[in-house]
Amino acid sequence: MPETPDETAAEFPTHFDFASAEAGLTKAWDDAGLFRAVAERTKRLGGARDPFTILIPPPNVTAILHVGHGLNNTVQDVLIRWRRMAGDEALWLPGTDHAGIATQNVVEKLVAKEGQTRFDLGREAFVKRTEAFVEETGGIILQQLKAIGASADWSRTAYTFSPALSQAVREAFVRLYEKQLVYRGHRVIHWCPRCLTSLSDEEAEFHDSEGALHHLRYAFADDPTQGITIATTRPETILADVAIAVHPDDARYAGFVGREVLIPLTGIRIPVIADSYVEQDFGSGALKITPAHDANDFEVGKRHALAMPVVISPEGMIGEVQDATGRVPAEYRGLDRFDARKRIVKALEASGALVKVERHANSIRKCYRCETVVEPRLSDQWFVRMAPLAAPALAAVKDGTIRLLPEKWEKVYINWLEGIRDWNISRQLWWGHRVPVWTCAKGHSDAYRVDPTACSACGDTTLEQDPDVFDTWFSSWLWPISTMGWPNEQAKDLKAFFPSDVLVTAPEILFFWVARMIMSGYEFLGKAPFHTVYLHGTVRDMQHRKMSKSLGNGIDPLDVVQRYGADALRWTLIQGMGLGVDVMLDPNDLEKSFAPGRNFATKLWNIGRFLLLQVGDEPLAELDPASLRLEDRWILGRLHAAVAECDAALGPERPPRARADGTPHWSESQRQMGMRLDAYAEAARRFVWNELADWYLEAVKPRLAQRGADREVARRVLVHVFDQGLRLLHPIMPFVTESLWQRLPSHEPNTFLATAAWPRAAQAVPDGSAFDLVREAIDAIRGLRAEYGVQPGQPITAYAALSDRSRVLGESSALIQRLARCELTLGAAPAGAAAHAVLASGLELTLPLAGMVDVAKERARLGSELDNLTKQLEALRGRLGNEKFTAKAPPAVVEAERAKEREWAARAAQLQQKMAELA
RNA sequence: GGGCGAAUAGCUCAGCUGGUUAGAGCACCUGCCUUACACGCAGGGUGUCGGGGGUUCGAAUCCCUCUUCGCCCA
Repeated sequence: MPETPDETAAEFPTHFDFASAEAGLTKAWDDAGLFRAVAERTKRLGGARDPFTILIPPPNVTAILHVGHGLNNTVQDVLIRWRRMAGDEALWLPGTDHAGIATQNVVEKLVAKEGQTRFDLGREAFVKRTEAFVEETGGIILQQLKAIGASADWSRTAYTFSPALSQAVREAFVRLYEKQLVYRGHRVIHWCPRCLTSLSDEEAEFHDSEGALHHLRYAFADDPTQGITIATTRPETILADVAIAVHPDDARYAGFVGREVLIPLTGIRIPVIADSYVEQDFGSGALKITPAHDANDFEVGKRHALAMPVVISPEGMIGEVQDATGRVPAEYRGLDRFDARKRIVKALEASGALVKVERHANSIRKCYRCETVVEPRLSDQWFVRMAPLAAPALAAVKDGTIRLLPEKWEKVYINWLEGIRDWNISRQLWWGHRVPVWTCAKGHSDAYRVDPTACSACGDTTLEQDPDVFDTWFSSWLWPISTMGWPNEQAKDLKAFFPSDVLVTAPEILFFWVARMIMSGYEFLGKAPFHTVYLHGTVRDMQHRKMSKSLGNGIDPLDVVQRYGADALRWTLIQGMGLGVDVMLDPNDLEKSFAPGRNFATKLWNIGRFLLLQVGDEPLAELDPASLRLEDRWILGRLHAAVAECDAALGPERPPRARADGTPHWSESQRQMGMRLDAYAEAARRFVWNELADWYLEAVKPRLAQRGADREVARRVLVHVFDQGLRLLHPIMPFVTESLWQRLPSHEPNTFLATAAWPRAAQAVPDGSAFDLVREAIDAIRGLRAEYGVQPGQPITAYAALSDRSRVLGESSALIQRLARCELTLGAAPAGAAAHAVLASGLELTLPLAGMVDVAKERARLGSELDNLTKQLEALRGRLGNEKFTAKAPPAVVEAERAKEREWAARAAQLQQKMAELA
């Protein structure tokens, strides 16, 4: 015991100073190198440990931390800390993504502030400028992640545009080129007129819009009094019309095919053609065909060998851009496409060609980076042939090599892969990996692993490199292999840590990134890059809106860390993380969202405070099972249950089954197991707070206040269960748990909770279930005190008839006295008005409450309890009396129902007797 | 237009392959500064398990249908 307890208490404040603990521990962990993974320690390289690897979804190099990152990375950190404690060689590999369009946009804006464009600077200078910008400000987000406790291996920090990872991108492209899995395609692609680049299908996102369907009449060239009416949502593109198409089976237009009509406004003659692509039910059943400005029209144009005039420039301006001479009246040239639409509709109306305008709900595609409406544009791009890559990726999920959680995403994934489309990987940007294809003066093109000095086909030395760069995702799809050293297949990390284990990300990038990583894993190394994909929910505000800058409903995680501590932030996020469920937070009331986490940290702190002040730091005795008291056995049993619950909620951490060839594999039922972070958090919290603090701590207070052997047992058990509780909670709340753990009397110098062993469910659990009887009695007495408004200070007495069970209560009478403020007497209660409790175990307590108990009220109370029970009992007897039930239900179920009937009947009899006594 | 999913306590959700007196956390209400903690302690839950139909001895759970909402893809 401390000699001067008051002073010690003063040094141990009642609240956890999270700010200084966070700073101190971040440095201490870092100095100790706890988070650096060592390849040689893994079983794959002859060591003793299973590797456990998580690859960070690399945030944009220009990003700053928002709460979505906070959630994503907290999940990863919880998992990696859990596995690290469990003895795996845990690697959480961090890094950033060069984010082609996004970063280029940021730097373009900077340049614009100086009154310049990137074209003024020129490509080389612009790229240099961007490099410098990234050098200076890039990766801030990784520093910010440290502030929320991220235990990544910073020594392995990767960057998609580093020389090593760029080499991987180049190698990947050249290999695909050699296998003819990439090709140059001429077709209509998505084009962003603001970013001035093409986009993949995934980058052109659908947005619902309230559009208009314009019905336009095209007059026949040979008989202007007759015409055909078509419907279009893009009237401005009539300038590039080359045909009107109808369905070949459409009787309405059977005689029209082969005739010519005049485009309104310009009078250009175009044919009426038949194509089964046309939907007869849509609009008028006739469609204008503009091959250069619509992907579907392009296909029609190819089938019918139509011209493909382009009337919209890369910047989205109307003009005679290509093969369109004489098609665009001067008054529309140079107009923005949306202005042109208005002008052209007006002119159509004036000319009488506009038949009608209908409101029309449709979806339009917008650039996912800048939300500019995407313009379909005819151009040449590099495409990846996806079908051969998709096949193994599809099989991997179908056969259980990879599982997606929540499971519903597996269906979405399969649906997407079964309808896979080729991937446009060229971007007309400057910031990114440049396409390693050169063309010589004689027109020979080839892909080169190293920059060529002469053409591979003819030796010509005047070579020109493709100006385009790759889609950023064409580098991030290699992330699981490039960060490990690929294309060097002998790289140590690749051998030790690939394949990785769990990928934690948001469903939004399931196709962008996850599916493609799986493809690249199979294509380049023949393996799945991970076995589990955990897709978490989105952080939303109270109106269920996504948090965003434009709505101003965001929460700054660093602000939360400052106000409530990193542990509080993490606790809130994890505790709310149901599998695949969105996390609702109130940006206008941080207190409501984050105070519970801070409060829990404070609670932990105070348990530790009590423990340290009461237990002291004298050496602890060995735990002798024979000397354990009832509450000791009980809390050890609860600990066992909590550990088992946490393990069940989190695991299994890797597929427990392997096929004959040794490849890991999830069975049907295992696919859905584990990763219940909220359930894990709750199980750990309940143990420490509701069981350890609320009951065990209270039970051992008197023992700690005395000297002797019993005190030593209590000390030992208390330290043990709190130590174990801290371990269970450490992955979620690393700072407060580490701070406390290092102060435990059992702490050995220079050891860290961060690398302490994860608790194991005990082999043999001592039976402490009788303690539940004590708890039940205390609960019942507290309930009656509240029911009858007995003042907290007023002492009362409870009587229990002598029996084996009541003797158990007798042994704990001191605890009942303290917690229920009630004397316990074993024996008959004196006659007179009293309150009654019939415990589920059948034990009866009688509390004579002179002057406080109203006999009528007590009768009514017991009566309603009896009514309720009687109703349940009747239903139960009805079931048992039904021969079909007893004959068909499993015997175990029938027996359980019979046991229930006996129990309830006995209880009902007790209640009836009590009421009779009160009569 | 195609595919997938959800609807359970005021809110967010558990409740898996049918069998508990339908649960948890938060919020809310009441009483307590009971010397670890008021960021705390104690007490407080009558929910047509979205509507309708069906299967079954038995349905929140399985099937059909309707309504509402969400996600993915075109």
